[in-house]
Amino acid sequence: MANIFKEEFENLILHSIKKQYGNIEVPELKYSIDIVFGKDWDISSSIALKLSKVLKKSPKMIAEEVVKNIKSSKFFSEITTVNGYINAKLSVTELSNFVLKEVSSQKEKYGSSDLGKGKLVLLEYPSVNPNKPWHIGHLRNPLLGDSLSNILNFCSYTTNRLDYIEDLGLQMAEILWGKKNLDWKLTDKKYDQFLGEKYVEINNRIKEDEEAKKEITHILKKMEDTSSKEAREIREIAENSVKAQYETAFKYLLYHDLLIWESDILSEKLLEKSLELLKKNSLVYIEEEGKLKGCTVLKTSLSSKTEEENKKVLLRSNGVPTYLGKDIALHMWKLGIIKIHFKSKEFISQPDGSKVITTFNTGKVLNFTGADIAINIIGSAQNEPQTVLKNTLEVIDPKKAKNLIHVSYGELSLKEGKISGRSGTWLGNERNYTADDLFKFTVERAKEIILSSDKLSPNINPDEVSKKIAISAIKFDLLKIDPITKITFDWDKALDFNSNSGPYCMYMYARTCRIIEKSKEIIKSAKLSDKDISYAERDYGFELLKLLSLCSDRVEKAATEYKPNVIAEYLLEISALFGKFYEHNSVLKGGDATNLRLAIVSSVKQTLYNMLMLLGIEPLSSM
RNA sequence: GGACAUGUGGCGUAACUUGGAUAGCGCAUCGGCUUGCGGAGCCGAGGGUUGCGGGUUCAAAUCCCGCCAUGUCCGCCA
Repeated sequence: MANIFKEEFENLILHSIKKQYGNIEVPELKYSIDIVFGKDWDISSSIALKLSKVLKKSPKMIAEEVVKNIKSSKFFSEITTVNGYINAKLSVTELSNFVLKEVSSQKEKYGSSDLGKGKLVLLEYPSVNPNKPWHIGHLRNPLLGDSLSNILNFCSYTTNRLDYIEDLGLQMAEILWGKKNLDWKLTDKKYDQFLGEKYVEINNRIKEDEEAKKEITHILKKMEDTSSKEAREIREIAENSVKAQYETAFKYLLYHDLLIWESDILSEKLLEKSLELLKKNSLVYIEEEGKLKGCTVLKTSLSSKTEEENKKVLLRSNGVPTYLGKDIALHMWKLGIIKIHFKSKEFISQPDGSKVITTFNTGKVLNFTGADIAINIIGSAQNEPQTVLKNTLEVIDPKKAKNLIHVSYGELSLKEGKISGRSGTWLGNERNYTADDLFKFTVERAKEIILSSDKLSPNINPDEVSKKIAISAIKFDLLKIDPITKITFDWDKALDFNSNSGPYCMYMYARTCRIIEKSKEIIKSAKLSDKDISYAERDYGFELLKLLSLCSDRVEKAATEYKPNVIAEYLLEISALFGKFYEHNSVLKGGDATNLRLAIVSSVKQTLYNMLMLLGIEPLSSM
């Protein structure tokens, strides 16, 4: 739902332009209009500047003519022109009345949109190999995925959160080799941590061991037969590993709906069907000579590539499928190009009460025939493979391929370089660069701050509160930045809850809660009257309401651009303005304006709550 | 070598899709505000040729071209 004041302003201007200049095209009108802050006016359009060329007149003259012909409206006053801009003041009472009533009637739906009504979105994240704990670099992925799922959901999309588990790849074959050739006694470490450390050890061992590498290739081949002993063994390891990884996810309030296993893609013959379809479209063939002799090869057509580079192996010469081969198959299923009915069972119960379903070789048929949109949250390192995937699907079903979206994000690194699971740079001395340790140390830091506060409320539980503060700090930090921007992780920065932070927004939310709570003794009437509204002035309260009126605009922007940082920015704007508001306007001792100001606080509270939830942050009423 | 992405005060970032008024915010630095609804706060100061060069335009951080720098990818890895 767009901002009605902007819409109304647009209509008035359009009407005036048509009246003055006849039926000319005004294509950019919508984008020329902005609600502005800290100026003598509230809303502005630069359309006269844009029309200058078309009409061959000076912007100033156009603006004046448009203003002269503009119809009066109860929403606006003092419609004027400055330097070719058309500016107006918003009616303080109309806007206040409208926004306050909208928020109080829509409550936790305030800011939502019907953009995606009736559409099913499949979001895949984070698809971390099940042989290591999530490290800090991995964490950015599910935070983006979870937040985008929330945002799309808020825009009326039905969302399904999918995790793809690669239990048949090289990395798992290496784990199995390690289990047979290394000392493999389980410790009291978390299982994914144990595997991750072993994986580093394995890599050091096999680096120059040709014999071991051969054995691993052999294991890999055996695993492809999903009924083999090896496949069953590795599936069990992987299931336990995923369960351990999900313990981490749950700390961060990250949940999923469905797990798709690589092994099930093979056993359900999805890969075969996909190869058939590719063959039918002349996209694959068996290479008969050269270094790829015996491989089933996909012909791609990236113009920047040589003919050789445009060959992608889908089946190795020994018949074992590559990652890309399986990935193409998976995406044909996701988009309903191939309909396969996986069997499924319950995998795990999540702390929010929901259950994760997993594909399996036996069980209930999974009723799924394709999503309207498939979103992959994948690091920018995989931009090219994702392009290959999309281009390939485009040949087969252009319409559906269009709905495959790669949300590409900049990988997180350390000051000293990349985080690598294989070489073990995620292991530190005192602290590992894992999502578990990040959580642990951030919680500690939060608790330290809570306990050192002399305003500590006796009612709060420092353990519970510090966890939620930590979540807000970590999530906000990683989500406030445009996904495409690379991040260099730094412990000092991570543990510094500065002003542009989750805790800052949480603090402002807590303040709104406290004011509302205290108001219960003095509140005059629960219902806001016209008289109450009449005390509205052009002050910080009004600026706040202007800002709140933009809520669904911002949400839709975040949804259509797949950018949760739009929401984080918005939260900071509201928080900062609210900080000024309560510093400059007493709410509880606001005289005649008390009821109005309380209503403003209440609206801010609701909006902060709704936006924090979109980032996967649960607000606290005191902290 | 080719392709893609990125480059904004000392540091981190917003605005780039849709060109528009004084490039917004935080950290750090310096100064001020608490008998007051919670100081994780508020007020103020200094700090910018938006990587460089050209072009388009009444107007460029934004669009186009060239260059430079950084990162990533280009494997019978995933």
